[in-house]
Amino acid sequence: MSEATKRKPATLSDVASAVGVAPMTVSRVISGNGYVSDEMREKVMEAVKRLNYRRNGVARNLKRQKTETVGLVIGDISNPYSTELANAVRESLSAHGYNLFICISEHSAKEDISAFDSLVDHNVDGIIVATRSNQEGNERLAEIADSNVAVVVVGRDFQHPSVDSISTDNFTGGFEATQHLIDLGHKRIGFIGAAFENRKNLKRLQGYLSALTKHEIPVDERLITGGRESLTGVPGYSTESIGYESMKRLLSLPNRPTAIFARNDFTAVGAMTAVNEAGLQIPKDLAIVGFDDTPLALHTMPALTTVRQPMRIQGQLASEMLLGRIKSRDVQDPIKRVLDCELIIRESTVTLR
Amino acid sequence: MSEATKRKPATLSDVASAVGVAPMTVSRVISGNGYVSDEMREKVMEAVKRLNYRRNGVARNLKRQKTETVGLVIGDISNPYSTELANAVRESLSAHGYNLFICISEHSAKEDISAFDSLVDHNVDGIIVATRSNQEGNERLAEIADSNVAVVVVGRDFQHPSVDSISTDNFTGGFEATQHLIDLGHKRIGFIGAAFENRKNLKRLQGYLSALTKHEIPVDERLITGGRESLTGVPGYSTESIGYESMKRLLSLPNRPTAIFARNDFTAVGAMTAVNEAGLQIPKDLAIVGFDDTPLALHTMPALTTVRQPMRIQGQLASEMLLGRIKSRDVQDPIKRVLDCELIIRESTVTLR
DNA sequence: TGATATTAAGGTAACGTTAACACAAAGCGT
DNA sequence: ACGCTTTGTGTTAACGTTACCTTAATATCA
Repeated sequence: MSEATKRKPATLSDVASAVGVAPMTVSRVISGNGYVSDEMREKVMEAVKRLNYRRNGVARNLKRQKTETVGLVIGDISNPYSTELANAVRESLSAHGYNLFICISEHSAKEDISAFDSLVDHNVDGIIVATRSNQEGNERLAEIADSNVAVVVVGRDFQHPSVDSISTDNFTGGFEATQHLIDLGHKRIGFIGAAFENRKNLKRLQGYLSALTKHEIPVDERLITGGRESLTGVPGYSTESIGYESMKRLLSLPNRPTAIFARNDFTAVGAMTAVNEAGLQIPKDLAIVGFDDTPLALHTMPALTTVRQPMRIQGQLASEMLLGRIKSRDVQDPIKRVLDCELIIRESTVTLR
Repeated sequence: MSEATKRKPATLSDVASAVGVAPMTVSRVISGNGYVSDEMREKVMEAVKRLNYRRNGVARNLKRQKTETVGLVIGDISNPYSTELANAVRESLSAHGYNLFICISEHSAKEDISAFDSLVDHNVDGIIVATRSNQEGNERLAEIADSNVAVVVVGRDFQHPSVDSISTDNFTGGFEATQHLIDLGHKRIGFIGAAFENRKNLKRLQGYLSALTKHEIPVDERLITGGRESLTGVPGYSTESIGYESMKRLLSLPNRPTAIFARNDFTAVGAMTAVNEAGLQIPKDLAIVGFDDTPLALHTMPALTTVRQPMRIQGQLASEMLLGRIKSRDVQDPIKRVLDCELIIRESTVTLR
């Protein structure tokens, strides 16, 4: 009972011949450009409804040489940090009549490239890239930026004469988080979420190292621990489990740390679980600082001290910069904006009151 | 110092005339269809590289009348539940050579429709919809399904002769969660995350109500509380803050509940915070069940009893059903798959060991 | 050796839309 | 009544690609 094939959708010309006018007239009714008499508009609209006509966006985009669509490439989609960015970008773009397509690239340079390509294939007018930087991805991105596509990167290292960049000062964020722990008197401070070898790619870890060095606290590599992503050279997404496992490792050291700076809030939460299981008190026996200020951070026990990034603002700025580049085809020097992070002190580092 | 305008990207014809051959030959090299001599292939590839040529996907899609791209519309992107679905869909599609574009529609029917339209405008071959059901959105979706676009819905009510549907049994999930609390001897069981008036749209709440009724526990509407989304009729996304506020409200009742079924894990975490602040012990003084089994649930204190949905499987099934519809243009009767949820018992309801 | 595949190209015509131009009729100020 | 703008419609030619058809040279087989 199911042999019928779906009919092909009606085209502009179908509507035109149904009404008995030129396709151009229908086009004018649909797009709202140019003069059409009210009478004609009504006749056309009637036929449009009757034939269930929908404009073919692909043909339209081909002709107009623009799509009014922007792509956003994010990794680590589970992180509310990415979500908030995506939402801010979407709101900002939609206020300007632009659509947003999101591509996820969670694991590799290959996925980055495939996301870029699929967006370029659809002739997006611009791309916002917020994945972690990597060699091959950057090469492909440079080619794209060289062509007609506007590119803005968020929180990602990338140098190109026509690519704007916006990021938060993760280095200082990491520095201040660590500084905060040092100020509280801690000397043995662990870092959870990435291996020491990844420090070149991770500003937060660099900030941590720099703070220690500044206060002449020797860096102990055994206190720096993360997942097994060191293989790729790209520090991957860091989860609760990694935090949990890493913390257990650190707690088993002969001379365990008295404080932890975790690479993000998820890692921090995992670490807290391990600390609790070990029967230790936070912050009395062990202080913890996270990063990102996810909604969750307010609801851990105790509430998590963390570093907040202004994601909403980053999203807005990124969209505006991108639209600026899309609208003016002139080559302009790249803009680099670095926003400040903010240390939010809660009860996982100090006992309030 | 920035007056130059970006040059237009090279086209197939540009490459063709650079090499001195017909465009068709270049097309064959690029697409890999048809016969091309090795010598010619090399010459063309050289020119392709030299001119930085990239195939124009829009033109290609127009000609081929397909895009090998699928759209996924999700709300509630912050929920790992959505993330896992998105990842499963992406992996499954990419194994078949299809691209995925994700649209977020977090708030309203209007955003649903705008997401659908922007996908249809780009001639995606199919759409997977995983937002909450709503009247206007459904109407637009029906039009789309009537036309040439394959549609599959996930966890969403929608009836259409050519739309497959896949969901988990949220009703039974809610029922079993509540049953579990009843089995533990609880009589006053609260529901957090939606208002009583929203029960028509929320299977989890229906399951809760049904379990109470079955065990002849009277439904007390004061124990059912959520955000302020009742205005729209569509239960919105439920956050930690809503859980926190709602729990505080319930705790202030003269005859407070001894157990809570929370609409999702986030809400449950918020509720836990309020319980802790009130100086009550979980599960001794108050038991809590969540929903979704987010990674977080393992790391709350105590670990959260919750209901797991097989998101990965849903994503795979959805992709496969969609590809099936895309590949066979025949109209076939709709498939409805309902998967089981699984109650994961942890320490927020029972003291283990 | 002739008949038939196979390989290697080129030519033409769309896919469905809209920009640009052309043309005619109506409004309108002086 | 004259030019000048506004309004309403049609015609043409792309946008960049590929499906389909044609041509021709070479390879393969009975």
